[in-house]
Amino acid sequence: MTRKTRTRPYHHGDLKRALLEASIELIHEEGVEALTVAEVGRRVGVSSAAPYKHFADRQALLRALAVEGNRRLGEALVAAAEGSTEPREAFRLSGVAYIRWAAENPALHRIATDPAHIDYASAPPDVDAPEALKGSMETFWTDLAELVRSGAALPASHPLMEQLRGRALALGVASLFVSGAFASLGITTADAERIARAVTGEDVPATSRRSKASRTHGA
Amino acid sequence: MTRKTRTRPYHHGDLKRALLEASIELIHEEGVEALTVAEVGRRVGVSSAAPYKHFADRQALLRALAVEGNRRLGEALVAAAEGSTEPREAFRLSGVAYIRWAAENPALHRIATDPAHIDYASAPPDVDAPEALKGSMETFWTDLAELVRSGAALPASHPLMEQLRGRALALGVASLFVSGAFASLGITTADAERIARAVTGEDVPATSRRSKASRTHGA
DNA sequence: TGTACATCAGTGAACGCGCGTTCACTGATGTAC
DNA sequence: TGTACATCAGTGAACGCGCGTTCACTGATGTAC
Repeated sequence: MTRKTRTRPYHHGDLKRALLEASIELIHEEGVEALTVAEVGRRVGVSSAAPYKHFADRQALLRALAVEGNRRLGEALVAAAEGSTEPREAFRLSGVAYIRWAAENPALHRIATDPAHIDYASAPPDVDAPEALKGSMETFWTDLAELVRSGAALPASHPLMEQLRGRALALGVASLFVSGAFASLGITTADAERIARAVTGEDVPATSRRSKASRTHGA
Repeated sequence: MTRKTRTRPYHHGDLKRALLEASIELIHEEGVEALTVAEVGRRVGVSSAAPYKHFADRQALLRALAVEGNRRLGEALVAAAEGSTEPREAFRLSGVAYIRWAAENPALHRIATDPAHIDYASAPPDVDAPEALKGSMETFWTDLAELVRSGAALPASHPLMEQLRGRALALGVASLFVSGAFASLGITTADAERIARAVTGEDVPATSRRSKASRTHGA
């Protein structure tokens, strides 16, 4: 056993990346509250002071997580929206993807959508939106804010209201997964896809394999 | 200045209630994270150990807050639903009320809807629902969970899906207020009513008094 | 009506804990010559 | 190709802090007789 090769090298190589990934794992396993600088260091096998060489303070780490989370979420939305060239359907598909992504990454979703870490008014994350999602999509939040603050009439069918409806619907269902409300009812991440499709207006067929799943969580 | 009458009496009278109310004020002003047993005691003018005479531990205080929050929220929903005898409209009105209540009580909403403190599968808070809200309303969450877990088909028009849509929509819009996303865009609690009405399908007229509000927050 | 006493709601001092953060340091790396 | 040195990414010990919680206590209240 040559010691030299077994021992961790003094320099990590890409500690910053490793810290981010360990943070994501950590919050995924134990929730956002469990995210402490010390614990993240521990997980990577580094001293509790080491992270400060890459992040000014705890807040900076959270900000970096928010950016990373938004990047990943953005990618998922764009990938889903590419499933259709018809704008409305592309929008719906991205809504389904939003719900699924949030259900699968509840803790990261929480950080990524917390305005304490990210600025809703600024430009969206740096991912290339497909044609079907272009347009008002990118300035949606600021356009909406302007409309609302202007005091103008808000027709129920106003394009911005339609879009807000779609986004709020996805956010609402996503929140039920993220908060753990669905989990406490025995509804799991595996159900996210079906619920998302049905709630966005698709008729979802019965599950193929005989589902005794209803048994596992009481009547 | 008679000392006796000026000094706070040794016994508080209704410290439990006072602690709950101070807690609600505290989270309203400084957020859920600021809720510490010591600070609540401080606000009421009592030692930091006193609260433990009424709540076994911090968690018990949070649970009591969740119960109180749900009671208040339930009352608001019921009161709003009484605005119509037509079930769909009553449901819509309660959605508007939900959004407004959440916008006005963001911190309490957060605690009240956190399944760490409250059980979604159990009966809803103890408020008398008006006729228009009776029926599946009360068993909605468990009915929905059963349907989803059964693996049965989920038609987009299934009554439980329709209702989930409505609830998720309200929750989504509420979340935008609660999280501070709207606030960071300059959309305030005062706008909650209009947004809620428009998003639930009502055509909202322009604000009567000339709104220079759009000026206060940039272009 | 008066007194003894059990009960209970508060006090205030103290504790252990884990956190975020700082600090002087040291090992490793890369670059100038 | 070899050496001196600046730079930087880590270490590990230490700190101050505020928290949740416990404890022995004491002041006030209500009740039995």
